Amino acid sequence: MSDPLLARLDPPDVGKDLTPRVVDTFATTRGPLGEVLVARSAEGVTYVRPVDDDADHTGFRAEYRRRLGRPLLPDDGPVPAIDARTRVDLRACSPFERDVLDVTASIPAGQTRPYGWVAREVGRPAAVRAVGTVLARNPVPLIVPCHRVTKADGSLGRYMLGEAAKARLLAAEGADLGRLAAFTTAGVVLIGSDTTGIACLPSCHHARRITDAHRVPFRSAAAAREAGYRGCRVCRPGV
DNA sequence: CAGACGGCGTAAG
DNA sequence: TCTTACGCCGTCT
Repeated sequence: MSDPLLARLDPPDVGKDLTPRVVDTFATTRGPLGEVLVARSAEGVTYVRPVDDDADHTGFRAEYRRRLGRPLLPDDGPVPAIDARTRVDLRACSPFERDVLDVTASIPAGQTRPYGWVAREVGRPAAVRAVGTVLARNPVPLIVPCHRVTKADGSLGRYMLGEAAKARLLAAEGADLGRLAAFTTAGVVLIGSDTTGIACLPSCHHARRITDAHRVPFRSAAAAREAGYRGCRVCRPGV
């Protein structure tokens, strides 16, 4: 009985609620920005989108079928909460897409990282634009926090639900958008501490602890490097 | 299979 | 400083 398919189809509580094990199902629930449609397989949440106007959600289901290749049935059962702990099922994604989503999921709440940072973290430093493409199609927004990925200059950049939504989500997580915007305006991309010789991304937990007297702004990773700084091991700014 | 298409980055003007 | 042009690269058609 080691066959994984049989194992999935023959759990101890067969008969109670078989449907979700055989087909993917969806329901509506409340997310941080309002009502969302949440689809899931037996493995986890597969797809999240804001509710559409259509009562049957035919558009959502058609899109699901096109992208996931499986039909989707309504389910009134309990819906998993939409947060960072929600188990997701990304089997429909390519390895590159999974890597991008995994790295994105590692960005702490209230912090931001550039698209280029994600590209570097997945080992494809030149695939910056492809990272954007992946995140634009993120199957599980709000769970995998693609709203925490910004442009290299710290400006928010685009978001599948609109840039305003991106700002709202970040603000709700405690990001100091005014502070980040000030750095962007000043062309500051990295913050160093002249006591440690370490440079951080502006939203890094450690960058926030540098006192005014010791804060050294940098306009590029190269500038920080030339000044003899090394990159923070936590936010890995690529210095 | 070739070509188009992007939630980007950055040099150049 | 602010635009614009162009390179980059994984997907989709």
